[in-house]
Amino acid sequence: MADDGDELTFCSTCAFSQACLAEGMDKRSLMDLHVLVEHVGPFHAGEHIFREGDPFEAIAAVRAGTVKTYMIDRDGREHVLGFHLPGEVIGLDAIDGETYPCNAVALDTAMLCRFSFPKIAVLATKLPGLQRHLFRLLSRDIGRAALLAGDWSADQRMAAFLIGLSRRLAARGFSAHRFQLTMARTDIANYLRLAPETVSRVLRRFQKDGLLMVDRREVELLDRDQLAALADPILHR
Amino acid sequence: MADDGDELTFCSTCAFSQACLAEGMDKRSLMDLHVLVEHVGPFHAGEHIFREGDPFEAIAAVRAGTVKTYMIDRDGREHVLGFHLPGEVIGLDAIDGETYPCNAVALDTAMLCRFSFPKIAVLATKLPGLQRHLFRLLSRDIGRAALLAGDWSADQRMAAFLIGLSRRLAARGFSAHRFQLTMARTDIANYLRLAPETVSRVLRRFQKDGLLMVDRREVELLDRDQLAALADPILHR
DNA sequence: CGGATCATTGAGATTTATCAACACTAGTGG
DNA sequence: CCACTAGTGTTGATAAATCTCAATGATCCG
Repeated sequence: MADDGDELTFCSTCAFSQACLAEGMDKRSLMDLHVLVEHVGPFHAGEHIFREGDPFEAIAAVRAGTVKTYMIDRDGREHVLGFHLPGEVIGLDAIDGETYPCNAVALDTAMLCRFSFPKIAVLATKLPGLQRHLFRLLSRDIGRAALLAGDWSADQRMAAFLIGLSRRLAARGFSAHRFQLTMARTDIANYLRLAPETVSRVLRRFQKDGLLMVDRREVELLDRDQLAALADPILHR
Repeated sequence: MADDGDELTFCSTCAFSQACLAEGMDKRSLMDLHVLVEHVGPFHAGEHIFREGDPFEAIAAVRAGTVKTYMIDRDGREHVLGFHLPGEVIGLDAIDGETYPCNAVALDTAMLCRFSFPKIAVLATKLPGLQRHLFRLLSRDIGRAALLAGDWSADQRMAAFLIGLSRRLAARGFSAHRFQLTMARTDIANYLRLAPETVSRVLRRFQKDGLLMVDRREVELLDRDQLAALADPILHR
């Protein structure tokens, strides 16, 4: 880790802390928070951060890289719950239970901050800003999960996926119109509840229609407006 | 309200309080909780508890009746987010935001307990049991929303819907194998992301195959095992 | 009774999945 | 440097599930 020396004072790469600051926490409180942070990683592509059934003790904020969360159903099919970019938090769905309900795997080289949940919960009773932030994070995920649940067309889903990704990347300072897909087509398919072939075909058609350029895993959004219009009913809030 | 005199001491009909007790709260704390509870209702079928865009200030526990939460998308289609039975809490998806992101409407005569969210959050800093309960409620909804999102067949969805309803009713002391559907077919369809016609056909076929009897809105589950087997990959946890 | 709402049924259209084959890429080792 | 291979992605043909549209039927409530 490059910034070992700083990790107990201020972790500039950890968006979790920054968000807490925004919720009204002072720097003194932030240091309380950082005492219970554990920097973990790097995890290399394919390495698991946790697996379904592992005892739950911590949530984690992605600091770098991409993390995929997924479940395997009784029929052996993979269901991707989400792709998590730097600044986003995983493990929230495990709070209600003894174990993680899903798996989390790194798609590229990923670094995380682990927060012991029992400890952060105790701290949250002392720091209203932290509690509020946690409530918000949880609440946001409810809404996010509900959105994907709608019966949208393949085109709408794909557009929403790309626009959503673009916005989240932009919020982290990356380019909003040109980026790498860190996940395989199959992962996108399992996330959007489509067949991989359908993902392929939709991307191809989007390219033919001038909405984007796609080369292997490199994507460039050309007609953001039209994509956003497609995605609109899904992302609408 | 029948139990006006008791509502500041103990609200036996409010499962929210009971769950908090189970999380380790003592009776003294429970009274703190009840000071900020507001019993609202009855709402009659079709009356709204809140609407999308209303300023968010409170979550609410259903005490009696059924509440449907839903959104209308840009194309004017209704998306049902959930049906909420006594003991279940609505409004959690509004915590991250200034306003409710969805509508909540009574399907039959419904009574609720409103909890001012700012107040309950403050109280939660003093009562760890309450904070834990809230975290769990939120976390549970994330998992629940993710489940419905899968690409399941119409049969699986319908079976999961019925078995899920049956279990929740049973948990509240109602019959697990014979109950009333308080929602219209269209509501079920919008919840399961199916066409109303498909709902009708699946129910009819289930009846033909001896899985259940359905008459108008009255349902009797005859072969719970087979329905549960169908629903299994969806409900699997 | 009459109208409105809700539910059912059938026929055909549409979307997406499935199956099978092929292409491309990157990495490996001869 | 060139096969070779494994993994990944693409493409086409066909099939299956579900939707849509249209019509009919049932129930409730004034």
